[in-house]
This record gives sequence, C-alpha cells and structure tokens, in this order.
Amino acid sequence: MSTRKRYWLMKSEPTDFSIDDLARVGTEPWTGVRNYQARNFMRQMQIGDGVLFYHSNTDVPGIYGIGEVAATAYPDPTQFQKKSKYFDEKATREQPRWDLVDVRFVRKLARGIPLDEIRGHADALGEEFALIRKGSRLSVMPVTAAQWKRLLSLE
DNA sequence: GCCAACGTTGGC
DNA sequence: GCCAACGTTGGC
Repeated sequence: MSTRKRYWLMKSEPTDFSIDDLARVGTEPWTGVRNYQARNFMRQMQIGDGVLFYHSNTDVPGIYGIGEVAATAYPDPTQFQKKSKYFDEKATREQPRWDLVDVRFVRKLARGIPLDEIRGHADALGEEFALIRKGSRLSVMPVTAAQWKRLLSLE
C-alpha cells in the first residue's frame, strides 16, 4: 500500500452537516454513507489524505472547504443504532456493513467553487470525473492530484 | 416540490 | 439470474 497522499471529494448536505459545522467541531466521523462504492473508497483512505468538502442539495452546490482524513476506516456506529436514520438491520457488530473515516477541518475556501463553474472545466478535469458525470450521485469519490490542483486554482 | 437517474430489494 | 417496483440522491 502506497503511503503517498491521495485526494478525495466528499459530499454533505449543509443543512445536515456543513463546512462551518466541521470548523466548529474540528473532527467528525463521516456517518451515514450507505453506498458500497463510496464505502469502498473510504476504506482506501489514509491519514492525511486531502478532502474537498462539497455541499450538495443546496442553493449553490459546490466545494466550500478542505479537510483531511484523521482516522482510517472503522465501522459506522450508526448502523447499529435502532433510533438512527442510518440504522441497518442487516448489520451486526460481528459483521458490520458500513465503515466511515474521521475527517478533520483544514480550512474554508476563500470563496465557494460552484458546481456549474466546475462543469465549465470539464475538459481539464476529465469526462470520467464522477462529480460532473451525468447521473452520478456518488457521495465519496477519488480526486487526482491534477484535479485537486485544478479545482483549487478556481478558488 | 419535481423528477431523472441510479441502486437495492424481492418475487419468480 | 432477471427485472419490476421501490426508495434515494441531488440538481433544478
């Protein structure tokens, strides 16, 4: 396993958990991911990996801040909590289904980078970039070093 | 609030 | 293993 720093993008609905919330709490367990592809990406994350914090389902969806991976993947406790909206009756402590990572606040962007602006750079970012791929709803995705640099140059 | 796109579930 | 039904995501 390489120890080179990698990059990711993680979506959150700001009414649920925003970059300001992350700034306030410092570090947050990324609960609630219930998609296997997204989960598998989290399992690949290493401490110190860069995270683009994306606001979805909001007036101006886009990238609003930067975080970093503070703890590698471990079972998401909400899958065991009956009262949680993330409860999964098929998950057991012996065989958990869902993992999460801890994300630590790094900084807010000087200005948000709106999705429609990101779309304008599709050529440079690549058609395969899940964020701008038609119909893609993936909430955790890898970002290449080149994409990371390109996106932050729009700040 | 609408709805297209997608993922999951469950009957067969 | 197929696929219709259903639930969710997330832009608009």
